[in-house]
Amino acid sequence: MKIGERLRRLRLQAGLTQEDLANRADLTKGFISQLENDATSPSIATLEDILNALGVTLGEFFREDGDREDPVVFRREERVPSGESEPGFLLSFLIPRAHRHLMEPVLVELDPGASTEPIGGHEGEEFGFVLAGQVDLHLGDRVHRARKGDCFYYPADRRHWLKNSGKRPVTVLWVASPPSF
Amino acid sequence: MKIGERLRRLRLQAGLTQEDLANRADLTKGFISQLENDATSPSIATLEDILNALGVTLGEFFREDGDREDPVVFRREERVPSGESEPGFLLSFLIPRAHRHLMEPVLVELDPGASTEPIGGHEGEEFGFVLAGQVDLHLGDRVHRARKGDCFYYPADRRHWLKNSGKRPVTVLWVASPPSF
DNA sequence: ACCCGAGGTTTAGACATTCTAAACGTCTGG
DNA sequence: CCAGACGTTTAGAATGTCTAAACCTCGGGT
Repeated sequence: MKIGERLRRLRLQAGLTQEDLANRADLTKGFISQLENDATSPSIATLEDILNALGVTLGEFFREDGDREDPVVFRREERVPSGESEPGFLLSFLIPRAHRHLMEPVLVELDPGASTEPIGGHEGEEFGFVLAGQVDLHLGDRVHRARKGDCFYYPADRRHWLKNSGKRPVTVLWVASPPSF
Repeated sequence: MKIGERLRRLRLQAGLTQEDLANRADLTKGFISQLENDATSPSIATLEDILNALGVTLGEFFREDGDREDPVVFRREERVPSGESEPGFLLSFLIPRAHRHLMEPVLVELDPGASTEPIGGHEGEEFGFVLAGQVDLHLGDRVHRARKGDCFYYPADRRHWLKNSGKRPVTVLWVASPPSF
């Protein structure tokens, strides 16, 4: 773990000198120098102090590129199972009496412009896989666009719904665990 | 910073004893105990070793609720060629580190004639959806043929595997709850 | 040229902490 | 009741953090 370079960048971004930072974090400037050159390594408590002085959390500091969701697109061919058109969207419950099971898989079909009803606040997690089309997943106050072959996964306690943002019908395979019905 | 409780939970989730973890991380069980009871605090290097042994990154470990990094993942795949010598089938784990979630979605691709390794006997239930091709689901001593758009659902305690019975590659979206890894 | 101050580096070493080793609890199954 | 698995506690060593202070290096002013 080489954290020196990262610390230095953060300090410079904050427009501080090593001494400034040392004072704020109750350390010595020499020690800051050692840290930035990886000549030593801070204790967790000290690192916390330093990051505190820089307005950064441990979680942010250790967030790696791997954690960043760098999208890698993959495409796959599929077919849309039949469905009759309703005012906007159609739910097909794939498994009978799924509420007695651990998972509830549903096939969601949305006409262009249509949305599912917002739900949220219940226990569990949900998984989705886009079979066709392009859909916007609204999750809390954020929106994620997913295309054919994309998938998503999130805790079900946050308010969420799907909206067909494209011009063609969209089909999503949606799995909730545990079933919320 | 009280990390003991979090460490303990991670260890138990991984199904390890303190001694197991100590061995993996090249430490002593006594020390693990101290950590879990917040009687001491690890160096960063040591914490890294421990988390490594648990399959968790520092970023994840320190991720606070406040950071609330969306657990949503788009277009992410980790392709894990299963049996090395075994030609023919490919598992793509759609959600990173899904073993910490309630469901484990996997994309299974089978070349013509290929089979997955038989598994069974574990807790939970499994759900599958055929995205392309035609596949035989072997479940106990019975075989069910599923085509594009078909789905299946069964308890995971029975021995089961998939075999591509067609002449074209097959793709199946497979979801296990709870994850069996 | 010189000095000066700001920013940074290096050093030796005091001290605090991590971490080990081993003994000691506390369960549970046989 | 014993044996073994699992966890806790303890004393102490080894390690590494962190301080204090001296030491660079660069620029600008006079």
